[in-house]
Amino acid sequence: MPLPKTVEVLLPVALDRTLTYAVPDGLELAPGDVVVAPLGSRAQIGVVWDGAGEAVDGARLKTLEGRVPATGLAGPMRRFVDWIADYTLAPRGQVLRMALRGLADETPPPPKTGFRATGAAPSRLTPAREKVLAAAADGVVRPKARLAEAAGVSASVVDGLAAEGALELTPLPPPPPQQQPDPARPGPKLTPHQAHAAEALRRAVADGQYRVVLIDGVTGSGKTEVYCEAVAEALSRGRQTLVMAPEIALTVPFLDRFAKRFGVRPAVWHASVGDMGRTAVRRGVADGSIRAVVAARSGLFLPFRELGLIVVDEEHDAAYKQEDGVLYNARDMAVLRGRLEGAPVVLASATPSLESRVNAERGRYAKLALPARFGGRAMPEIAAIDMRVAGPPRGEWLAPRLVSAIAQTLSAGEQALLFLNRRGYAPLTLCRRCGHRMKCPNCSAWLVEHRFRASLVCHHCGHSGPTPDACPACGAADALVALGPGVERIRDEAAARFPEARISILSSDVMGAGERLAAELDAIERGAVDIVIGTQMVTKGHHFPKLTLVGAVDADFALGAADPRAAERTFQMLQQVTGRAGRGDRPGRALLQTFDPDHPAIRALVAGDREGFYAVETEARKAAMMPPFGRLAAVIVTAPAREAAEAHGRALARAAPKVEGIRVLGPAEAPLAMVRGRHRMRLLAQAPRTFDLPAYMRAWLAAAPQPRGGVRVAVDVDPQSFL
DNA sequence: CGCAACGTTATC
DNA sequence: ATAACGTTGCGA
Repeated sequence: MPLPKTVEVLLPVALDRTLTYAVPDGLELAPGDVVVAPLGSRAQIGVVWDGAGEAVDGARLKTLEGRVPATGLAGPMRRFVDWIADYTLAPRGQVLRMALRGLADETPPPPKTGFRATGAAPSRLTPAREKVLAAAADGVVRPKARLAEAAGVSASVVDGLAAEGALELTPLPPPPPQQQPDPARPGPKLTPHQAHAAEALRRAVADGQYRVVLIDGVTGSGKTEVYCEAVAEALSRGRQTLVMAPEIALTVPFLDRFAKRFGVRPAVWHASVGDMGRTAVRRGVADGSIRAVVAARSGLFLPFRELGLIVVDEEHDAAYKQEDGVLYNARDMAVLRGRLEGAPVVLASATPSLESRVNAERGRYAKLALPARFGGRAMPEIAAIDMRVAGPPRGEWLAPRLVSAIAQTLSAGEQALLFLNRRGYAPLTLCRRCGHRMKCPNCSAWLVEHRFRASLVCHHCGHSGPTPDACPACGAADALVALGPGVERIRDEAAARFPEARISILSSDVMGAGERLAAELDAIERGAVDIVIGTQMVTKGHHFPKLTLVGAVDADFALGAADPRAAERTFQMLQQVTGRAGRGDRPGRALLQTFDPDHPAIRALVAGDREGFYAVETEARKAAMMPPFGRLAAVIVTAPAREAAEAHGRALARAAPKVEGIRVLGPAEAPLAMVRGRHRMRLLAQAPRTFDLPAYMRAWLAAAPQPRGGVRVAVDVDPQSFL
């Protein structure tokens, strides 16, 4: 008996290895094909992979159930999955799962048919039949339901006429092809600097080679217009384009800018696109009927058939980091995808990440700097308010100097923006009697009071419940006090100070996402709002023409976090938000409320010394062996008990202050790279790459009390060193 | 003693 | 991922 033919199959489950299956007689399979494989007691979809598997004994070998008619993973996509899994220490199957999202059977649907009048008269003519024939008299082919509806009768009347030959079934004309983006439409008039940059990008796209270009363009320099020229070049050469943006920036105005340039909106791919949309986009991208996609990070895994350009807008944005499941930075993986597909990659930002700047300096990336548009507004004048000496009275959050600046702004008929990256009313609720702190039952994070919704909300896991009247611990009534400010509280304070002012909150939870937000933004743009109070939302998009004052209520918001990129994030976010102040004719001003006015990030903002900040930060990064200079790994603790895990996280944060992104995961979330018991170090050594774990981290691993669930290790290494 | 709850292990 | 399997703890 001949040995059965076998293939290696990667399954979208938390498994790193491929499994070997027998191929049923008569089935031809190639790597990348989608198949149905028996797994345990169920059937599981999978992808034929390349490479050899470990030998299996014949008794265990199972036979595939068949092939799925769907676009699988071409060679570069399979290498992409392998590389990401290797790099992020995730099981390959878990990465594959991301690449199969939106996958559906692509068997072409049977052609649609409709009814047309034949001219033959039915044997009996009832009033209902007359109506149908009248409706069909124009000769248009209509589906049964549509024809019945047009005649105002039920579908069975149509059936009766068809049975007697008065109507016949004919194929419907194919739906008109969807309108494609048109690169030939005239673009906007570019300044000489923009035109020069656009030309460089067009050449890169025309070459059709992998390369990375960093566009460093301050707000208002027109970097979107510039990279749109690269998109136009790719489209006109018959290549597909992928533009990536942080989820929060994928707004209607963003899509409309694209539509204005190319005539139609691009296909979109992000978290709130439903299953149907997903399926349509994946299929369209694979068969080539979709030419341009605008996507959040997961759009990286779409099976483009002829990708010619990837743009990563706002490349510095921390939202590109996926922090659950497979831990990856979409900006870095976009560069990898471009390399594997042989496509140029454009990274664009007004405040480029330190990693990208260094990669440009080292010559790995080309760099295009866009100066501010001629005649555009100058950078705002920024000053710090030292809250230790010039802060507000107890129980208030706006310093006198900021209050008087707001008053001045309002009396000039201009707008003020108060930026505070904290949703809700107050981040902590405390019992004055017994000291009890309101904590989330699931994750032990503090519950944030949302007075607008009259509830306490956990910003970690989404848990929410009504705000209690009495302390749940000691029962004292009226003893609960709200500590610290959120945007709602700032609104109350501003309303008390400026009762005449029209105030608007821009925060994801107050607004939702759709109509209300659009209406509110419109009101702000028209000048129907005097004071805008906003979270991170206000850093992106939307031009507020009357805005001349920005106040950062808590400029230090990220500086205390155990995040090694805290200073950089603070600097970038404050630079973006303060950059919004100013009208066409003159610069605006910005006030930063801070308890740490000597912090390098704050000082650099006040001095307007961006390069100086990056120089200091670069040295700090080098000293800490951080990417792109070192090989720092991030460590994530898991333990069955949330409390225990939190405690381990805190212990680790103390022991290893440079560790990034400590997150506590449930045991189910940490399958493969979980390091257990006494095998910790051995498993570390088995990891796909050798880690230079910093000494403090090794010490922590050796000395820490044993987390019950184990320790999961993720990388934070500049991937460029492996490309 | 039986079985539910929970953690562990294997999946070709 | 998820089903099957083993252990443990508690009520009958």
